[in-house]
Amino acid sequence: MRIGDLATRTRVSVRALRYYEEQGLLASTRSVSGQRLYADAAVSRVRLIQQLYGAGLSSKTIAELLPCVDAKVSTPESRERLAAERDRINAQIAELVIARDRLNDIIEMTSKPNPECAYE
Amino acid sequence: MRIGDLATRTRVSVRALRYYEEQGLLASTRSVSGQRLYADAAVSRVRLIQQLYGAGLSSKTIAELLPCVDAKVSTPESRERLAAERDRINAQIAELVIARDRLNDIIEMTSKPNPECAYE
DNA sequence: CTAAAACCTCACGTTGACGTCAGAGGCAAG
DNA sequence: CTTGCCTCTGACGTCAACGTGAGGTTTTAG
Repeated sequence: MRIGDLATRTRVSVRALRYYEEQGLLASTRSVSGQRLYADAAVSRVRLIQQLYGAGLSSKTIAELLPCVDAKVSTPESRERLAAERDRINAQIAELVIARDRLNDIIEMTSKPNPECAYE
Repeated sequence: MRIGDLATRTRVSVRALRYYEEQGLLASTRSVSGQRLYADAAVSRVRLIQQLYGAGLSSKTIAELLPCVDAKVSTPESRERLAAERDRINAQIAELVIARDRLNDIIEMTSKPNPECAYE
């Protein structure tokens, strides 16, 4: 599969895919003429990358993490790293829940008639 | 209270506080010599701003939202805006939960001995 | 065979929330 | 009164994950 196909199938831009390769997140073989070629597994790889980006991990962190996924092995350091990221995500979830509730409070507060202004 | 005090009490940098003012999120009165002066209420205001930033809202969005909080009134448009942000946050939470679980899977997968390598 | 579409490698542009530095004035302590 | 910290207004720097355009090659459809 060529880069355009992978882009279509993952809904990720061609530029982003090249960027992932540049960051060492996504490997490709090359055709004789130098065009990138991908195996089917690249699709799920890209999805994983996107998920991790979505969770706030940086390219550098993902680059450290992916070899563990591939080898299905983690060193004590990488395990610690992974756990730290998980904790960070948990903290971020908690923060988002608070913000959401806060936002809901604001919605309710500004939607309902103000008792101070009630004429009865 | 002067800007340094507010910075200390909120753990937000002086630069950030000036930035908030520039974005129309945080008002201040000025001393004769032009120094910014804040009321105690500024502390919780800054906390709210931080929470909303943390939830992924932009300066522009927060600037639209804060007047509603202050006036305790929302227009249909702003209510829609608020609800949209809340939904976005909910979606983001869901995404984070998935990523966290994925990360946990990876941790487990790479931590436990690989059955394929088991010698018994 | 040819034109369009897809691909390649640079390499500069974008965006948001600040960081940082320069140069100048302001304020409580000794 | 001066030393030293605080504050002021510009205004340029930063960082990450791409977007975008130039200029050139390759593949594909007709």
